[in-house]
Amino acid sequence: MQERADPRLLDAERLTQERLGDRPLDFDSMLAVSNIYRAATAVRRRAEKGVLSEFGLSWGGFTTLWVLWVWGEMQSADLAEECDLSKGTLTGVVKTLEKRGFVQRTAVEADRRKVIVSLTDAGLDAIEQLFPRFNLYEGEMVGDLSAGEKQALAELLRRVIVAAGSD
Amino acid sequence: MQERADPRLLDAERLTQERLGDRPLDFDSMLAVSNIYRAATAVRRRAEKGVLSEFGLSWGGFTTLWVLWVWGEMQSADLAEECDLSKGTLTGVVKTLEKRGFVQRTAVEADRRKVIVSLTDAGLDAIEQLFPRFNLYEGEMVGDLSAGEKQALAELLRRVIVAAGSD
DNA sequence: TAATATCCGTTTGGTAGCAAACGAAATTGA
DNA sequence: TCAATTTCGTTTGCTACCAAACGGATATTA
Repeated sequence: MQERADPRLLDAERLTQERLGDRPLDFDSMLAVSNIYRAATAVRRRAEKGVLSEFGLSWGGFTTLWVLWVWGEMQSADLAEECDLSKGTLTGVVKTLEKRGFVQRTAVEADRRKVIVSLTDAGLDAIEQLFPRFNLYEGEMVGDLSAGEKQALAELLRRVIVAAGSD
Repeated sequence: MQERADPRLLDAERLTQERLGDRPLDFDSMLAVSNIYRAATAVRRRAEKGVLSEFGLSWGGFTTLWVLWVWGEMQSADLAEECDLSKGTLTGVVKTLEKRGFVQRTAVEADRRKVIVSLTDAGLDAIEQLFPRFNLYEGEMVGDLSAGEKQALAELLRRVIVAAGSD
């Protein structure tokens, strides 16, 4: 068994099998997890070098703009939660977006501890222009997959997110 | 159509559909890509907070140890390539691993520009102990999936990696 | 050989990311 | 009402990450 290397395996996967194949390991889980990470890195890098760089945005900056666009202005803590960032990190990302003129921070009168972050007109312009192009990129990156396969992929990942997210 | 929200959708996905559902966007690709990223983040965080923290390792540090374990000692540039890191980043990661006593750097006599990175005895001990436990974690994180589903997931991601990696 | 070009790992300067500590502001409770 | 607690966003200190610049070492070519 395993006389021939599986041609669908990436080089790194194949070598791993050769080196560790005799150990009692859960290879299915290993390959699934490592490919999740590799795919995420590839996707992020591609997007950042492509569309996002034209707008001077990182992945995190883009995500933040996108969340504000879809959900509307929100308080800092909720924004961090929704962007899946720690609140400390969000402070930095918002600071960068402020420099670019894409978002603004507004003190809340009723509770002076709170801050509302919202898109500026420039920020709205940017995301309205950017997102359709980003979405085209997304299409290219998963372009090999049929619609059904994309949905299946999303669904499988959804279950991983739930399982990995609940400690 | 879409009268009822799909119960399998995560909250964020559902809201996105509501807010952007009337626009001509490629939702299948969007959900696939964003779930890839969310899953990777969840998986990484879980591993770093769990097993990896016990050994004082980041995801990148672990990956580096793992590559050296599977492939054997290698020259810096090749190690960076295999870990999917820039060479500048690798310098930092190796520096941290050196502090922990897990790897060592050796000058190459024949070509004094080059540096070979290899596991120390302590590094070998660490990865031999660590990897089986890491692998159990991987199993938990994708534990909801059957063996066939894990393989299908890995295969779908493999195609994304190839498509997104080739610019 | 020299001069030039290329190759290697490191350094630099920037953003991103986290946890934990912090200070100001609100809330609770006695 | 005032002290203790909780809840905010920010700051701090650290690692990670990249691209680009750098400087030393090797190759190339004249």
